[in-house]
Amino acid sequence: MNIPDLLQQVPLFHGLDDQIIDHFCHHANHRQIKKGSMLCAPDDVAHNFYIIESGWIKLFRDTQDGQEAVLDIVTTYGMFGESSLFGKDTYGWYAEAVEDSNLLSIPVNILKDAIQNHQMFAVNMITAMSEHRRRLDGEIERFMLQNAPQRVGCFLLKLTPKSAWDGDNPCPPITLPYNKALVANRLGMTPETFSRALKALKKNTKITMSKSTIEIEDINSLAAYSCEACSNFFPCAEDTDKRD
Amino acid sequence: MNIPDLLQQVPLFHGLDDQIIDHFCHHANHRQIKKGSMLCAPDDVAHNFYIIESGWIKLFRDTQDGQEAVLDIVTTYGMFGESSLFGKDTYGWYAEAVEDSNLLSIPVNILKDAIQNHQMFAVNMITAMSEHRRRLDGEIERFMLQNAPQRVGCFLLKLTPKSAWDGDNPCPPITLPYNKALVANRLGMTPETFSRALKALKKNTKITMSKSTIEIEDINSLAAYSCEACSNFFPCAEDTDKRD
DNA sequence: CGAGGGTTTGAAGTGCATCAAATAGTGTGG
DNA sequence: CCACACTATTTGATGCACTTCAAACCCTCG
Repeated sequence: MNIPDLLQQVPLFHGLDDQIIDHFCHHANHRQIKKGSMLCAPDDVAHNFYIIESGWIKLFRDTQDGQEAVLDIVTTYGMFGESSLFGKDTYGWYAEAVEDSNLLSIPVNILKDAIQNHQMFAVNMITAMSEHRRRLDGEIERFMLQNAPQRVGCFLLKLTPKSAWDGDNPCPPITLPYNKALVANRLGMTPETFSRALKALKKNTKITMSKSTIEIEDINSLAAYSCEACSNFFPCAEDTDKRD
Repeated sequence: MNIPDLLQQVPLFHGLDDQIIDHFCHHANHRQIKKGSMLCAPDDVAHNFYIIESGWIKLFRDTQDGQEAVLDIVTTYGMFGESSLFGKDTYGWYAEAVEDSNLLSIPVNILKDAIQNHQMFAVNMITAMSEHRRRLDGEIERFMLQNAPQRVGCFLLKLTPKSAWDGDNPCPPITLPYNKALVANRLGMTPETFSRALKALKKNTKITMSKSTIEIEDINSLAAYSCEACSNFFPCAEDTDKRD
């Protein structure tokens, strides 16, 4: 995909003058990265901001006793590195490709200048950060209150297309976007617990599955089960913006 | 405290022209609020942004099955409401005074205008949001990986003054800022677990306590115990900016 | 002194992690 | 196309961490 079209897909770049979009394009670089390779480490100074064209990027940290905290897993039209623009200038996590991926990189200096010289871009950035914060608030809430099967259910619900949200249209089969161990980690549980959580969902809600494909026969029953320990009914506000 | 002096204490307002500070002051209002009373609900449209002059404000949500998720507890020179400026315009949580508190309120429209017309303010806002995001990332990591005593230890460490951080100077007695049940909730555990976690800390690190006062005899032993399951040693980056 | 909230303690149960082993899937070279 | 190796996933058994429920204790304040 060419660069202007790609930027057009990312809310951060909506509604900007052609002139500044051109400027971004001029300084942007495509970057291919192979599965398993690392883009940055927590203490690296963030020289680049990234937009994902295709693939999956895992953002994570490792602890002193050797565990891993997966903070986010970003895919097409997602971005990362924007939180290192002002204030602390390190990334704060490792970024690792969990699939072969295509990224666009833009030097953070270009973004910094744009923020200082184009109100619209600054506003877009603040909007994006506000939305991200709402997502994180939701995540903290879920960690506080949901059990493992509910977190898995919530994760599945977020994979459903908007078209199925009213519950009238049937939900197409869901395919897990990456391997189960990674999903488990992202949800703060072990692969074993994840496996058993799926079984619990099969028992308690109307879903069926074979290998990595899950059929949600009744999205409402899944939502009733999963959102019970959450402050929002499905579809939650957090999801509403960003799909289909 | 008069309004300009208060704003001076909040990083969001650092380095701004007198003119715009005056403008903020002109539109700001003091507000007293009594313990137990509610400032806003999750679905309220955020007309005001708040800065805390004194007291403690609990930001929380309640779930369908009647539990509470305490997302933050804010005190002097802290602020809230800034994440509702652009994008979704509701607060997203209840704000309740857990002590008699004094706040300063500023209409969000004033802030919106300022962001659009003063780059410096926009940059400050982005900086503040970046820092908040780092804090939330840390919080998620801790929920994923730390057990209850470690989370409590981490909470205690954050209450220590900078002067004690090198471990040479003795640490003054720490007083819990609000009741234990609330601390427990904030850390995602029950009051019972919190109580037992403190006992575990007493057993495993060099701390002693009586009622709500805690003596940290050796800050390093507490840090070694608490930060083991964390990606950062104490003092963590998250804390470095914001005290003493 | 007695009432009531906050806090601690104890006993019992649940949920998740851990460890070990079985099974299913995937890719490789013969 | 099959045999093999290797990884991903599931299953089972056990233990620990945290919750729950109940009761005791404490502190403060009338």
